[in-house]
Amino acid sequence: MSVEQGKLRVLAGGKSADAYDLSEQVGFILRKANQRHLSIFASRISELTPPQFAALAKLYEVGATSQNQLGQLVAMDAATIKGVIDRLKARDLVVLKPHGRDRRRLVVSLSEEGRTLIEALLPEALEVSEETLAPLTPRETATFLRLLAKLAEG
Amino acid sequence: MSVEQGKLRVLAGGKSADAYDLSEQVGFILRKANQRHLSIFASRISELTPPQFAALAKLYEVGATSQNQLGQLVAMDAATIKGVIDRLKARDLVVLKPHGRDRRRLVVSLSEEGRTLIEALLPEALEVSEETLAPLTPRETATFLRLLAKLAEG
DNA sequence: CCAAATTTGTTTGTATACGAATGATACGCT
DNA sequence: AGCGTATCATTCGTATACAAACAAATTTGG
Repeated sequence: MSVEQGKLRVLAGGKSADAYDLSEQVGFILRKANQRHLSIFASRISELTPPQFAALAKLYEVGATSQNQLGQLVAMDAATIKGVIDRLKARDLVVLKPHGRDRRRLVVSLSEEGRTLIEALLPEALEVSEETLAPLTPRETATFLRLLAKLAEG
Repeated sequence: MSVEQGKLRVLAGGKSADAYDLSEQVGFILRKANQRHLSIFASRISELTPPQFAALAKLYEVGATSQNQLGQLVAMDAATIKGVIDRLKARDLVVLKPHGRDRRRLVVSLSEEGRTLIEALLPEALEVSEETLAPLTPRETATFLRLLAKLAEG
């Protein structure tokens, strides 16, 4: 109770030293930006979640691949991509086949329904990106995407 | 099978028109940037998850508040903040008390252990932010944080 | 003052995420 | 050939996230 609360001390007449303000930390703002994007996505595309959309879009782009490889392409680990594929499979949006030469692998590809759906949704997805970036000017958008990619790559 | 695969068509001699490249979409890169940050966080702070840290840090900042209000401060909905608080409570890092005048409310505050822990972790958390932003120059960092905040706010 | 609307917290159900462990299979290298 | 290692998929456990439905308590509007 007697302990001083709130931000860490601020230097006598200078700038704040090691004050920790949660709402200024990259991680926190990144999470909020992500939340806003997910909300926009959900409001425009109700048929799929973003991870499900990513998996279908990638399949559309590269054709058939193994489950794990698809996971790598969409940045999901083995356990996560499995759940996503399972749910897409349950809706017959993807087809699973055993791999010919490698009996460990499961080859995933789009079903006709999956292809039709993703083709219909691609234009919507572009609008999701646009709406997400709407608070920025075109110039800012270019800068932002460049820096964000740099950050994501490490 | 006979359907053309891959990216959408590209205009005759010009720039790509409405080609959809998943790896260039804001949402996808945001998610990857977030993944990298979470990984850095986990490697430096093993005692708490980012949401748990956020809740404790905010409690440290603002003192006692109701559960839902804390949720708003750290951008988590009622169901999510409840789970986070439950787990912090199970480890005796926070204390829950009934609110005096409003019998619906639950007042959350730091326990002594919670305060000690968060005070010890705050410097580490600053380093997490630094490491996350390490791929950018100081100038780029300033720009990035400004634009990211703009995006997160909407 | 009282009925309606709102707020607070809880619960349930679904969907990511990821570490860790496991079984089956494939591969590298001697 | 054979053995150790690596890969692929699966499973388990834990922890966010959020929509939706609810009960209890409070606030508001007439």
